[in-house]
Amino acid sequence: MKGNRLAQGKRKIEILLVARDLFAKRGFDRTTMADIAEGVGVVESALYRHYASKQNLLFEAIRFSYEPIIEDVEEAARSIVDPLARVRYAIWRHLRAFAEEPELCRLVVLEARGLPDYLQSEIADLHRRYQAFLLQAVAEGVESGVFSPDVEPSLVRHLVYGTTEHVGWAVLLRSADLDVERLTDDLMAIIEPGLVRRGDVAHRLGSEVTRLANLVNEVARAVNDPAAAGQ
Amino acid sequence: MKGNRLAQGKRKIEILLVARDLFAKRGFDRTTMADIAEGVGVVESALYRHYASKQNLLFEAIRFSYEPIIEDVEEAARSIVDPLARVRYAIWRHLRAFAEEPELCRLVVLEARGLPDYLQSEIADLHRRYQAFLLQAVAEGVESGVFSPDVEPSLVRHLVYGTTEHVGWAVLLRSADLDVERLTDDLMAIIEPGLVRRGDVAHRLGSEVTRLANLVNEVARAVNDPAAAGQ
Amino acid sequence: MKGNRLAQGKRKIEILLVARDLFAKRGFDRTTMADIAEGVGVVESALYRHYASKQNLLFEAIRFSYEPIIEDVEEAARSIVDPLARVRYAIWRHLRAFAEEPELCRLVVLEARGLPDYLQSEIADLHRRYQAFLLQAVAEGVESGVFSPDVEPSLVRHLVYGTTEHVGWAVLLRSADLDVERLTDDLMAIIEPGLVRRGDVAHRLGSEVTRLANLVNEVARAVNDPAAAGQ
Amino acid sequence: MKGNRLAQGKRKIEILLVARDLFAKRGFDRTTMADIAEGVGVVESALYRHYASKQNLLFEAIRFSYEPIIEDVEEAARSIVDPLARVRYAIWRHLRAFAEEPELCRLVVLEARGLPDYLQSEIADLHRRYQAFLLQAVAEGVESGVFSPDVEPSLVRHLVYGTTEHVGWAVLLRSADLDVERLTDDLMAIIEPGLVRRGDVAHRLGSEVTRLANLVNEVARAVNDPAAAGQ
DNA sequence: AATGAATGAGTATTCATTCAT
DNA sequence: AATGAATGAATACTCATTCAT
Repeated sequence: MKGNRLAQGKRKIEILLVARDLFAKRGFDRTTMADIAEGVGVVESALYRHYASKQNLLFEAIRFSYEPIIEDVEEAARSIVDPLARVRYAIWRHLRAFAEEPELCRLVVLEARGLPDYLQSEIADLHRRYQAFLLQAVAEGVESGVFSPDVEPSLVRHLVYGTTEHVGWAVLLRSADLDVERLTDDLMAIIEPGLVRRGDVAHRLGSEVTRLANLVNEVARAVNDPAAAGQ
Repeated sequence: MKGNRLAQGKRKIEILLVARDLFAKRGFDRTTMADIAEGVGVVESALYRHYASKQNLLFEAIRFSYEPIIEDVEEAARSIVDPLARVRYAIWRHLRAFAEEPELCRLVVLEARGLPDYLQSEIADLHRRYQAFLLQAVAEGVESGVFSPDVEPSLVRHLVYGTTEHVGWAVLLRSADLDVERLTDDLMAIIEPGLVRRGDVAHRLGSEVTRLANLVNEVARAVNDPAAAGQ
Repeated sequence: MKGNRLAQGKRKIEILLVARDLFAKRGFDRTTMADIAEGVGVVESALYRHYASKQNLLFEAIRFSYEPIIEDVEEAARSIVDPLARVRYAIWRHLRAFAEEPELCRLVVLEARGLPDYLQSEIADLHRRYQAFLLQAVAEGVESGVFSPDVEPSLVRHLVYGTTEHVGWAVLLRSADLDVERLTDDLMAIIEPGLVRRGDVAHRLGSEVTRLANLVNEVARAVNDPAAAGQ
Repeated sequence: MKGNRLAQGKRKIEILLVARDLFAKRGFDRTTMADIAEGVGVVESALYRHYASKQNLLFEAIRFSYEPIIEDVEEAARSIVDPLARVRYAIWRHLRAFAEEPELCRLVVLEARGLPDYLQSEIADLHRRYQAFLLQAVAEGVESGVFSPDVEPSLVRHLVYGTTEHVGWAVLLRSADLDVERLTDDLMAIIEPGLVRRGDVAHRLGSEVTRLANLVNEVARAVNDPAAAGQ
């Protein structure tokens, strides 16, 4: 009699946590139901009382960890308005996820995506919800004229998540630490100039310069030739 | 007598191609030696005459497709000198690889990296050789003053390969087509301003503004206080 | 549904018995897990619920049959004191084992000993425990002066077990019967004179002869030379 | 082109030697045709040009090494006449075989005997020829009155070969050295008194006693009846 | 006499899942 | 809610042997 009877729901979550850690550490295929059962302290068949199958367990384990993060992001979507700040948040949040929950990331990035019916799965839905924030941020940035009209939201999505995951993955493999703040700054420094409307940085400066130049010329003329001034 | 006896070396390559396609389509774990043998038209044990193990077959399959690409890239490294053109080439080449050999990419990106001893494997070596080109291009760009001194080569590497793989992967999953030229242009448009020395675009404008502003102040003072003017 | 669900522990022993018989009849290498499973009436994988591996099954099968015999012998060690009777018991017990459990003997003698790590295995330990009885019997016999001081316990061990196994083996191969009592007597008849102290048989006669010879000489002298007699 | 074409018959023997060593070292089942082929320096299929099957190769390998020894023994049978000396020779020769060719012994004792059709095989024939010498020696010893009439030749055979093999086996397992001369002496010391006619030890003493007793009687009579004395 | 490709029947072991208790 | 016995389909890998060249 290894595993005690647990209050309803508690055992279910316990299984989830163990499964998530093992899937993350060893991968889905290389984790057995026996491993999970042993980790929980029950026999294999007990798992099936709570989850219909190994796949189902994977889905639930991912959702369990993924949903809080998504809610995080969706809240941020409401409180941050500046498009550039939103992009920055997306990068920062994703890097932090890798830094804080590397297992979950490995799970989603490597395991879930390899599954045959990934695109139709709930996991893909969660993924879409999670990334929708950035897509919308870019779209709005373009619309409001802050971002260049040439910027394609989906490309920015690939850029942001592709880059952060590539970084995160490298860090995970080497089990090194991830300097979230610094990486966010560095990445923003590279892409910001390419995102914002040329006007917003150079153009605004440019037209201001023109205006000033004209003004200066005018003034200068007035000073030199008082008779002509004001006419 | 399913498979005819083949000339020396030919069967070996045939197995490689079948294995690569299956590994890519279904993943390493979900591909069995029986699948491969059936694909080739021989019995399982025949595979072992040519490859010592399933892992070995995976390694050889990857190398077989990867090495020509690497040689491609290494040749480009010699013929392209402009740092920006090199970055563009890295993006373009990687996207083309995804467009032309999606199986190989799935293999390397998803399967090989998940293997327990990936970092020590020859595949990781190939990977490093392949990416060395971009790392060096950025480093040289920074050194020669074309790129901003703040640009971190390894971050650019993550950016370029992370983004292109993220794009490629999405395209692969949807089995859609990949517009290599357009994506290359778009991505370059976003990152180029962030890579090249700030001075080249905004700094020049900035100093012009300062000059003008000083001029205006001077003029303004002269107008309001003619006595002080010229002093 | 080939095999009924059995009460706890019963199936485990059932497997043991089937495995032992098959290992004994066909040898370890020539017995497959499939054979054993079929003999039990379950599928192969069911065996692994009870035994970790084929080797483990062999070890347990041997121990299961061997241990009772060893306890038998160890009890005898306490109840028999005469060294010669102990040697006789060792022969008799070993021959009886061959007569009653030929499979076990084939197993231990032929299969287990051929295993690569035999000397370090528990089976070798059981073997040592089993033979310790005879080694000690001879050593004590020598010490107490009943056996000749030249008798080497380990040689007697080789002699007793080597001979009985050779006999047993021949009988096994021909599936003939083994006349335990007669063989014990015959073997004892050959080795007993060589074991016991020469004195116990010949010496006593020898000294009697000397005494008589001296007496005769004395008498003869007295007869021939009456004057010297009585001095 | 690994293996050169060898003069007829030479390759055949080369294979035999390699096979014998491998069978002996690793056992029949644990030696593969590939192992043997590699040892010889040819491919597996080349072995079949010389030997019909793996079993056949085992038989030939054993015979090849066994026959010279048998001829040795058969020559000894002609030159040694004393029964006791013959028994001693059998022990000594068998121990020497173990000391000099442990591989062959392992082969014959452990591998060949486990084969399903051992009794009908040529190897069993060789075995019988080899042991015939001792059987006959004992039979003749009994017949000529040197050995006790109770001595069973086949039991002596079991005793001699069983004991020597048991010794040899233990030595082989521990890869220790075998003191052939000493072991021969020690074993002979134990069994000789049991083999030779009791008379040769006790009977001689017995007849001496009888002679003395007669003498005493004679003397006694002479004393009592002086007139009859000396007649 | 030898090669190298190919076969087919194994071979122990794994594992998700089911089911009676 | 949990156990433990049992299943069956797989799974990578082995190996003696055959055959065309």
